[in-house]
Amino acid sequence: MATMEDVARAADVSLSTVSHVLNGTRKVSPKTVAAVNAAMQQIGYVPNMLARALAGSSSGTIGVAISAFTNHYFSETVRAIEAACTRHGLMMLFSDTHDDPEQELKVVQNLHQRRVDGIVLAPSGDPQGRAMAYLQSNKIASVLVDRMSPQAFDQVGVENIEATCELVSHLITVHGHRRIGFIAGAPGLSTTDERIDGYRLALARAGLPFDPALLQWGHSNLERSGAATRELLALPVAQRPTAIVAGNNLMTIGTMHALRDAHLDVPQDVALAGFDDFDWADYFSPRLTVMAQPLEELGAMAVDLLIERLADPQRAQYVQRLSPVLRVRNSCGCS
Amino acid sequence: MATMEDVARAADVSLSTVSHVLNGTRKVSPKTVAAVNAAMQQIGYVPNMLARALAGSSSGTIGVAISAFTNHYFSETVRAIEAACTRHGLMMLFSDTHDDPEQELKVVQNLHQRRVDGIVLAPSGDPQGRAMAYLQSNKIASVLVDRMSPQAFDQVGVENIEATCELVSHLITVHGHRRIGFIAGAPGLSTTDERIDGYRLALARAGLPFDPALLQWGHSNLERSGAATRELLALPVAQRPTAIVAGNNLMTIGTMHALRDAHLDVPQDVALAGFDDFDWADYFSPRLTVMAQPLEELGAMAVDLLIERLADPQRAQYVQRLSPVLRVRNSCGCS
DNA sequence: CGTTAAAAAGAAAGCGCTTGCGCAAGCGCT
DNA sequence: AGCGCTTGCGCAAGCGCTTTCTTTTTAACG
Repeated sequence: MATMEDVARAADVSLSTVSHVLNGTRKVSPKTVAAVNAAMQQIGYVPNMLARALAGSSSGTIGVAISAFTNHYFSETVRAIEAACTRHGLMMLFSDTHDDPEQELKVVQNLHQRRVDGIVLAPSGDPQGRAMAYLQSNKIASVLVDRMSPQAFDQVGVENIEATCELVSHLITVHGHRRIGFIAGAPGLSTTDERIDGYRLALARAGLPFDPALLQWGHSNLERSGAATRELLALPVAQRPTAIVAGNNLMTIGTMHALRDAHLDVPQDVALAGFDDFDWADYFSPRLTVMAQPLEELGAMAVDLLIERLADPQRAQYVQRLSPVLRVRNSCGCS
Repeated sequence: MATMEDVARAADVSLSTVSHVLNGTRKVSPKTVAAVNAAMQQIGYVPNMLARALAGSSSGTIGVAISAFTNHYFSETVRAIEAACTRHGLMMLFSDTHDDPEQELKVVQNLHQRRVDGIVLAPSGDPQGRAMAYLQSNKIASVLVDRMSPQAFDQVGVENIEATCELVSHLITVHGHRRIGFIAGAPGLSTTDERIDGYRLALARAGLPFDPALLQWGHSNLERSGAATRELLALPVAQRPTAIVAGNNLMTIGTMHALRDAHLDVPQDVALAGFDDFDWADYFSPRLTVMAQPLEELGAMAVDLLIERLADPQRAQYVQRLSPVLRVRNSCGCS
């Protein structure tokens, strides 16, 4: 395969001149530029980014460690990140963490070995935070996405508390529900905690009591949220919720499924609303009322933060919360 | 950052010994191995894959050029490919083609510059096939996925003709439909053509005439398939379809939406079935009857083919068709 | 013209690794 | 003791670039 040296030879200039033409690193006379370009064309030269990265400093690549596997929501985020990368002329090295601490650490190490310029990580719920520790001790430029951490990291997530509160409040104030069930996500995730807080905040604001029986754990997945819903439905009639809010998209589906299995009509018998919008929430029947996260911005901002940090490693940490937006459709009982 | 040389110094051995210990490239005495490992541990050495790739031959990275943006179906495929990569200790460099020939070429060139070991490509419908030409003229190991090509490439896709035929036949033989509309995908894609062939094959087998008016173009997207459906519904009653088959998941949704807007009940008024299963097809109401593609296998096989080709560049091209499976649910009129 | 400063281009030292070549030591054997 | 082997390892030449330092060329001016 043709190298820069071949080009240099063909254009009858030095290797370094070719490099400078390619990178615009220094002034080269128009005549020489033309000659070099012609030679490249003619030889069919393809730059070797590996060598470039080795000799220079940046690899033009960023690593993404996210569990797209467990949730579509993350697929979207990854997509948004990829788009942002492309806009910035970067490439994305993606590897799935499966939300598993072990795997997460491996992925991060792998990315580091490949000398990515920086890493976008959606931390798994690792109690030991090994991946994050690795990032810090190796001084790897990185940004946390979705799940927030008290650690000193650049981070971008969404505002969960007020958002969940708004979602729950909609059910309370607009539709008059007073017993609202909440299906919570996987323990250990900041998003899970925050959304529970939001749920309780809404109750408090409406002067409603918090009934522990109405808070069930859906563990962020479809099956277990179905089970959680059944728990809710098994409550004595007087205690049973008239509306349910699910902590993420998967759990919204799981809940709806369980409701249908119980031959309950949504929103007639039980109203439903969930966190996370997804492509087809609008096509379900009933159409799902959800709190939609600004995924595109999330991804774009993650990449932006990373790039800024790369530019200035000393810069103070930046933690950003984006605001989700309520998409009112029918499952809550509206029109 | 610590290099191999630092390790060598610390372990008091030569650079090459460290390399060999790391790669198991040649016999090294247990004592030396221990010393080297200890040194690595102590120094906190992280191998530099870039240098490794430059000096050696493989980068341990494969490129994926697919339009995950346009269709969820591809997100799944990408996910499957990533999983397969991980299994093989590879990393995936992913970039979206947006099904745009221009972008597709750029992406492929980019991946090549980064010296990926091979490329998995879902070709866009480029009439000039520039990306594919590039791959061939640069002798880049690659495998085509989903969309097939007459060109000499390793390829893996699904069997579309018989599968579509089966889907349509289900409507004909099980439910007795005789006027079946078909919403076709984007022109220029092999999958689109094949599925149309499958549709016609089913008609032929059942001795039903092919009515051009019943074949509408949904262009593989949601909006235009809605329009296509409206065309179908606008036909004179006697000619109007009693069942509709959509050529992919997006079009299935678009069709269903249009049907609902027209206040038509599925499957009462019009039966519906589509190509591609998707996460939530089972949760729609009615539950969607679809032809599901074996995405996991598709991704795994793509990577396998690529690895085999890497191992033996001379090996004959291998073209594989996987069989989709019919998932009968309710939208077709069943139970 | 001669001098000098600015502009253009070349030489070469790495970047961190792999790998072919070859040396030295230790073994069993005659 | 001397021979040929095996075993274990070091040396050094790259891999294809970037970048600093120099050298050469050109232009400018008195």
